[in-house]
Amino acid sequence: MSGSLRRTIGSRQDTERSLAFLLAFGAAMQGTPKPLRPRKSPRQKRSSDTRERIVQAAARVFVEHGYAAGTTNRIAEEAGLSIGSLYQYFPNKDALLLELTHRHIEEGRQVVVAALERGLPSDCNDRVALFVDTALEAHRGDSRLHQVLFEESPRPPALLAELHTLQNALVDTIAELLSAAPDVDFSDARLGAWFLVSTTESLTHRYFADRPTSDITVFREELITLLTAYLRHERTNEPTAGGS
Amino acid sequence: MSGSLRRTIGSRQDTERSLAFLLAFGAAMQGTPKPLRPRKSPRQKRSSDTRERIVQAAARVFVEHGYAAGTTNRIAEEAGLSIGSLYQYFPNKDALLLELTHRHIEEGRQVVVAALERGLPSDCNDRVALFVDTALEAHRGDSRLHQVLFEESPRPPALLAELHTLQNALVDTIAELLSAAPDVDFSDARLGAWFLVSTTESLTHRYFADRPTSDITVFREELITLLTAYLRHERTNEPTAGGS
Amino acid sequence: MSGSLRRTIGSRQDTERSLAFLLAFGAAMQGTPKPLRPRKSPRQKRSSDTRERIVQAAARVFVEHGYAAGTTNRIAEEAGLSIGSLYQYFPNKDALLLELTHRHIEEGRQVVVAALERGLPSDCNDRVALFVDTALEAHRGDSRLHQVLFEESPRPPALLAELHTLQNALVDTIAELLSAAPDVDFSDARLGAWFLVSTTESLTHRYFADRPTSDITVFREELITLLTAYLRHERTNEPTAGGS
Amino acid sequence: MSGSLRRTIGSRQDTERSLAFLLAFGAAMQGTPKPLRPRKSPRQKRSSDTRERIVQAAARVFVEHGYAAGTTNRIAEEAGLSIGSLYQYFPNKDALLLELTHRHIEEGRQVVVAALERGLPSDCNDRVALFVDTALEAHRGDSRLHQVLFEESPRPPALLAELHTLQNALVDTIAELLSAAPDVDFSDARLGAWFLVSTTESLTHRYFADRPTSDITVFREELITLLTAYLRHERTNEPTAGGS
DNA sequence: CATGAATGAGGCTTCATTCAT
DNA sequence: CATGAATGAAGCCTCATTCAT
Repeated sequence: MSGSLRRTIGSRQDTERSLAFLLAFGAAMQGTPKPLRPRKSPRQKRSSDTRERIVQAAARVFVEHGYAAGTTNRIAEEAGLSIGSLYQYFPNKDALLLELTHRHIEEGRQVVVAALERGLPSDCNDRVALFVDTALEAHRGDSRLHQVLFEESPRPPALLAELHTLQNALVDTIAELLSAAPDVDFSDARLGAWFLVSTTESLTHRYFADRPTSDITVFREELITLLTAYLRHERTNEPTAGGS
Repeated sequence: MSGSLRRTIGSRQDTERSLAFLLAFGAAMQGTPKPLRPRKSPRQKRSSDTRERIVQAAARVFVEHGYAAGTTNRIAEEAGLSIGSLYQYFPNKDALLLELTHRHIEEGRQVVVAALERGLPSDCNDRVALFVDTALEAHRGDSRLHQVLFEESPRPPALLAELHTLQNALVDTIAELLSAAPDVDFSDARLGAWFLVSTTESLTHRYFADRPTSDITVFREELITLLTAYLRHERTNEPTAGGS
Repeated sequence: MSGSLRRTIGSRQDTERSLAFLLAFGAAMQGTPKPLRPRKSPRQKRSSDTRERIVQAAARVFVEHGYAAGTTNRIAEEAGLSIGSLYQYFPNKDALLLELTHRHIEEGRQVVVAALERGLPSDCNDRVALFVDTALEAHRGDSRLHQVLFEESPRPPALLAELHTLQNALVDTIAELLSAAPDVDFSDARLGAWFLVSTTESLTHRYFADRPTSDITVFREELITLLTAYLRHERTNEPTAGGS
Repeated sequence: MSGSLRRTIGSRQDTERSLAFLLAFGAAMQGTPKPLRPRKSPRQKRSSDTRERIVQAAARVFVEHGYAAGTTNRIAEEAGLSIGSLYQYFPNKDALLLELTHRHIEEGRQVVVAALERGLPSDCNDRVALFVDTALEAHRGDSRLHQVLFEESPRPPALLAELHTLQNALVDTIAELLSAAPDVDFSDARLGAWFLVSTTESLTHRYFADRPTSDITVFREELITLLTAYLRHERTNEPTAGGS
């Protein structure tokens, strides 16, 4: 596996704002045979049942009330235990957020892993479709939680760094696929990868927020069309007139 | 106003999340010379530059600390004023946010108006370029503030409604242009408009956050390429295999 | 419930201003064993004597400083608690006031209930004496608190409505007794009842504030005299000369 | 003039709460030939027109908003001048309250003076009627302002002392009249006077708040009846059974 | 480990009052 | 004397977190 983790990413703090779900794509593709967990039991043994309840409760509360109004007390109540107990499992509110974010990404990874188990298609179009389907699948879960996690909440620097890493991994992976593909011709494969990833992620996220069409398959087709058109486009290097 | 699937847009709460800058495009193109706000009344004397100081301070503080940690006291301090003075100019924190949002949109509108005064290009490519340039120009200001305003902060219902209206205006306008264009062929012009607007907005916003390339003209070319490829794509109606 | 000009009372906002203590008389006489409030739920454990401490502290603070200067922080301090704890027991300052008011009325009711358990006297004079004694007993507690509660503080509409109801009950009850009495002759029994109630309440309240005589039995005798004279007075219907 | 200003009054701070209007009665009766001002021009020369406007504005604002919500800024606005100017005429909010209170009493005095110029009636009944009419007349002006002034507002100690003096003067004056009257027989004339004054004042005040009857003349008759019955009552010295 | 009462820093906002012009 | 911008103490209330039981 070649150039991963190049920190092309600028200094702006919020780059990775909403790539989260797809980040998993990168993680999964790079490590397809290296799943973080032996993906076996649906309920991992690492966490007590109580811890699980808290996480679920936090997700529900954040979805319903947003980050600011999602108080630890409310979460404890929703989880059916005392605030004191909650703090026995998580040292603070940020830790909850962190856990939720990790799970979010992990869930995305599972989606991708499942897809890849059926084999990565060889046809470019099919790969794009798979990519889009993965994004849709990952977002379907809870677009509102996604928003709370990646837009509304303050993210601690540690999480920020982690997300940077994941995002870069994804972009790099896609860039490699692009470089290897015979039928596309990018002068800057990494930038192309960034466009693909960003477009897919953004539009998918927006779809669930805006619902520009009620038929999700229509949206899916259109997004695939957009991405395919971009990939297939014959590139010239004459700059467009004007410019900022 | 001709055909276009107006109001197809669902009731989801976050549609207008980040279209903000471009919203002005729609408003301006529909020839709206009516400013969104009474154009900041000249007020008495010139003491109203205190108001200006507050707004600027608020922008800086929100950019640096985000919405939640951007306290009114911090803003007052940043403006070099007592908290009491701040409240003589703005009735509450939300009013500051509102002012900032309106200015944001208004600034975008100015960019568009300036562009249109030089005439709407007849060539499709040039139109796309103008669209992208406008988005870039509008975003150049402060993408982090944009994020705070449209993603992180709670937006009052009144503002939400206003943004919806503007967004619809923009999408409708683009949809009409698409319908009238001889060389593109959309089965659903409004959805196509939504894709164009969303893609442009999202990617522009992300560009300033991520800086996937340090040369903005490279980014600009690539985005134009993406949009043009999408517009030019020959459409078939055979659904892609798979699907979610 | 027989004759009586029920609901003649106007809509003016302050009717129930200071009848509070006696209101219980009406409630009790109409045989209302239903307590005004769920009888202060036993709550959990015994930590609810914290609640008691707060209420007592609030009473002391309001008595000493009045409503406006009786700040929640002062009350918390007086109760030996942090401000946060106070707000765990009462959602806001008004709730404290409400609790105090209800207790005030409830205490009055207890006084009356105790009196009635010894039977309502048949002799008119004795009834008047009982009435006066009840008022004195009820007011003995704290006339300054009474004033804060019923004159100085803003009363929420819900409380206002409740007090109206209670006051009307009292006046109606007295009016019926007057109608049924053989030795008195009122053209308007309800107005007579209003005079009796208002006079008793006002003078009792004032007694504790003014102490026009240090011997409370002297005051008691005089008030009974006043009320009895009023009841016994032979009524004519010739209006007095003059008038406003 | 005999025993005036005896400080029988207890230490409770709020005795004089609402006697205000009638206080003037005492003042006027004692000093009938000594009016505070040569009662000539309707607008005294002592105050500038501006000061007058402020006082009127304060009255209106307090009536409409109550004491707490009657801010100095609102008063200045209502008076049509700047807050700075207001503070050139009154050193603080309390001073406004003081002025208003003094005027309130003075207005009451004017009512009494006017009445007395027509001569104090010799008949006891007529005197009672005059007393009641005076109280009604004084209260008619603004019962809500009265309430703000004497119940809702914090009164500075200086004002408290002043009111004490006035109230005592009134009670003493009435006590003297009672002592001199042939047809009444009080063992404690001062206590009797206190009853008369307190009853009249309280019930009148309550009448305007409660409106137990819409016909003011009915109320007037009944109050006269009450007071007359009290004065005429044949007194025995056997204490009533019971007692607190 | 669970509980939930207690804590208190800190946020938003008001308003009497001052002061430079 | 008028003006009104500026001040800042102080009030109400929230909520993440701690700690005694």
